[in-house]
Amino acid sequence: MKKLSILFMGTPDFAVPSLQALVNEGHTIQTVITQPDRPKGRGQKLAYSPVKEKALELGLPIFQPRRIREPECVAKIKELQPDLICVVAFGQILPADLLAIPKFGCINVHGSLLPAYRGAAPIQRAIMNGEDKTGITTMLMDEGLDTGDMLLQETVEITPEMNSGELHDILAALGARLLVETVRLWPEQKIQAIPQDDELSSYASMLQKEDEKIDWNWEATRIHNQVRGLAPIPGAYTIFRNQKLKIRGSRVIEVDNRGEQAGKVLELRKGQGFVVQCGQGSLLVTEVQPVGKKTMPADSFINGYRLVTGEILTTEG
RNA sequence: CGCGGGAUGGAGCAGCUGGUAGCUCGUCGGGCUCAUAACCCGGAGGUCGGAGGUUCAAGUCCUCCUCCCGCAA
Repeated sequence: MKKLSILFMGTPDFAVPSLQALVNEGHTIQTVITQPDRPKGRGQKLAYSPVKEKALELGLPIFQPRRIREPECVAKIKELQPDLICVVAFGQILPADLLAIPKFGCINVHGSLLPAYRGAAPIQRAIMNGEDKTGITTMLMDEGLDTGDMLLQETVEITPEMNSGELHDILAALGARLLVETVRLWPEQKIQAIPQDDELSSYASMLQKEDEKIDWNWEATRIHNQVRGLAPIPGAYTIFRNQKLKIRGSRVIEVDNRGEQAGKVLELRKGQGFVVQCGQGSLLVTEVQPVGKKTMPADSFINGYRLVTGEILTTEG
């Protein structure tokens, strides 16, 4: 098999398995490009991206341009003369003249079954929308946002209780595998690039703060999908005693609902959690996190906070 | 030095103006019961994050440190 000289671009955890896989495959990663170190978290400490951490571990050259689209950046990359550029969740738009540099193009790994869920948050959006499957698509990048011709695609089942964290890890691993396969087959012209049907496309917009608010007037399943779609981070929240309470785990359950007010705590279930009335159906909350506290089983929350039947969870404080 | 909350028996919480620690759950033993995650009785389990200070006396006041978490980025 031909070993290629590859430029890798990526930033978050999702991209790490792909980088590792390419290295394992014996390819030469001439440079890893990742987002600049940024002040992060409490105390504003400067943090490396997960991809940078991995690159350091692997002893690979690192390049962290502030803006990849600047001419000098593009020029620098051109000098490297990569055969191929692999992009996995890099976080910056690549300009056309950069896309044109490598002879085998720029291959991108995307966490959805394109043309569905193009965009920033395909994993979370798929779960939040209650999809029962999603997948990985590798594609040839063009100037649009996840609009390039598709190379390989593989489907993954989303089980009813799976959350975004779990799905993320599954897709990151699958993405790595599919990327390696794509990198092996594409340069030998063994893959037929398929254009996306824009008619069938959808967009997975970036998560907003608004997406994290639970509206108990929704039906139970929708709330459950929201909870697991946002778990473990950033988490969906409700307002309890005028404070944010993140709901980190839930289950839809069957309960006689006598048309109680949405958001009302209907029942405490020892060892399991508490049941909340939704617009339709009810939700068993199994794991929560009060402000300033660690995530805890709902049972512990009930004990410590003296939660009683009849208390109301709201959308606004 | 971005803002703020917190560190108390295995878990989650109380403990106001200082005088040797309490609640719910769990756990162990016993009882009731056809039975039970239900109920009753009893027990074990805490150097109150660490260091120093004030005081006759500190979980409870002062100083410093470590760690955890939410927000904002």
